[in-house]
Amino acid sequence: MTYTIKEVSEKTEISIYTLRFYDKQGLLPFVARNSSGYRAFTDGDLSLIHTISCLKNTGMTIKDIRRYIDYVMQGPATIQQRITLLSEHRKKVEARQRKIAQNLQEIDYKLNVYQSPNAVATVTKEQQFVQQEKTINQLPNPYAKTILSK
Amino acid sequence: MTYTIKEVSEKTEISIYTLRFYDKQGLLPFVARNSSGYRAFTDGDLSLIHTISCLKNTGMTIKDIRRYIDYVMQGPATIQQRITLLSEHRKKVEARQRKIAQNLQEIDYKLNVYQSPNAVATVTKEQQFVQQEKTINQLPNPYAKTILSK
DNA sequence: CCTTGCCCTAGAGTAATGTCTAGAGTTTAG
DNA sequence: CTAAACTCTAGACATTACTCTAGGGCAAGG
Repeated sequence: MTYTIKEVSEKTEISIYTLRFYDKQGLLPFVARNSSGYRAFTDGDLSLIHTISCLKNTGMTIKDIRRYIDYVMQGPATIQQRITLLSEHRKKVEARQRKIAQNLQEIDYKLNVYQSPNAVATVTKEQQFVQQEKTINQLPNPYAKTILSK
Repeated sequence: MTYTIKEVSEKTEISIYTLRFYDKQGLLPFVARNSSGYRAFTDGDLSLIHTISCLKNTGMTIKDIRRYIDYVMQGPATIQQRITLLSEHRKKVEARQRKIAQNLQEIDYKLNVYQSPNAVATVTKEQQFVQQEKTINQLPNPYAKTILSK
């Protein structure tokens, strides 16, 4: 039993356009064609496309995904290269996850300020500090535009 | 005391090109100019650019960052809008983080297979399954290319 | 003064990742 | 048998986010 591109698109939530684009980019060399030249996806193909999705979702570039797929197509001899590629990717993803978590904490800090009962006072004070800083350096007040436009 | 664009670029690790690009995109309306038309960055500006970095690093689009900055420029009246914008962004980032963590687990699963002592056997078996599947459906064997090219 | 190294803008160019269109062939339900 | 719904390719177009170039002005040291 095989699947059409439409069925695969629905199963994987990858658009038909994107599937064809991936094929053009060499990400789907394992997908066979039937006698009419239509792509005939097997379950094994779906499994590989799932792996491609994982790599894509974790931010791997198409170029690197293609490298991985190339290794897969070359069989067991390339297991070591696959390990290297995936471990390095893993490291990068973890580093990025950590950085995002840090940045999220800073956003949370902002949110706390905004949600505190004296948010208006805090924000007003910050704005005054900025205005003062600009004045000291003989620079125009950036908030002036808003004030003038009233 | 103010900073030149070069100094800000070094402090923030954002390229001069990008800083000017951000300014063009309306992300830096608060940065003043000196008498020669040069940007003069203050400490308050750096703080806002840091916030912009946090939003950018967590994947917010320039368009949405501009919305946030616009709110900031409008003063305390927009605190509620800022809360809404940041909370929604927060939710999206957390969802994305979770998805990435899941995908990373699947990559880890792959890595475990590759790193196990019988990796070659597992991979070979997988490959045979795919070949079988293709044969059953009267489709060409995708691995054939590699074999033939030897 | 003059050279070197900054700064500026406008706008062109690039890279990655899709997304869509045109034109043509295939399959399927009535 | 025909219309509707699907498939294909090639290639144009879109989007996001930079990145760079050209052409010119300003500033600081010798």
